[in-house]
Amino acid sequence: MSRLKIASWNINSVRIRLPIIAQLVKDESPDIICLQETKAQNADFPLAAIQRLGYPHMILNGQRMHHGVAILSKQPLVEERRFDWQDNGEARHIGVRLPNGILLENVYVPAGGDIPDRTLNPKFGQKLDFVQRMTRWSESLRDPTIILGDFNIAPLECDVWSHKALLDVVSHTPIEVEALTGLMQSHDWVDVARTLVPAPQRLYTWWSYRNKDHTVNDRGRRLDHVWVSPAMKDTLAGFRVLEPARSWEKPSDHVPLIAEFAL
DNA sequence: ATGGTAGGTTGCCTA
Repeated sequence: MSRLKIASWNINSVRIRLPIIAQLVKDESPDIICLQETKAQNADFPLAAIQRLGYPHMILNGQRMHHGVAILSKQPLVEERRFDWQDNGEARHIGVRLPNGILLENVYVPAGGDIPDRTLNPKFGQKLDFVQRMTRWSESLRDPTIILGDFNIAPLECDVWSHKALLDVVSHTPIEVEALTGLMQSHDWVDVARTLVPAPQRLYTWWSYRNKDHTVNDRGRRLDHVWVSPAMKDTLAGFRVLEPARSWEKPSDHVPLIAEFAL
């Protein structure tokens, strides 16, 4: 039996966040780090710096300026595929197969703009369509899979600082929650966070930059997720949200998730 | 009720 520790983190620019990626490695030393919003095309990815941190194996799906995902690993990985669930060329997914055969899917779901109406705001429609296409893909999945990343939807009332205040705010609207619930049901996905930190416990992974001190009113949301296939449920060995990382120097607005498996 | 910040690459877009 071996232990596998995986981190998932929307870092909002991999290049500017190198010092706190180093901090994560020092504190947690995950076997695998899944990044979202790297904001670097592959040619600009800081390969040498990441290698020096002990992650010589990197699988990248980047683009200029926006989005971008990456998987950093201590051990070799085999890239499986990259999906374009929006069908617009944006770099929002990278998938690998681990040496033990398990699939690992790293996803950055579109944020969806400000107005929760697809006729007034095409970005909102693209977000819903993205989740819909993920659902179609998920229905036919057979292999044991870990899917994680920034899903940009907080599904439960206890996943946001105020359910009432956020009902019309993109990330917590009923139509988005319905879409995410449909995705979850399409494979009977296990929500790792809520299995090990059950509702209604407070659990947030993101706090807006637009507050001077995010701890004052604690207006957080749980936008980041780790889900596993039902067949992997018995392998769950730990889950934590590294909330203190929101107070590190030059922080991301998201904090790392740590999931551990006994395989 | 509004506007607030951050990052990348500009004189604005996305989050």
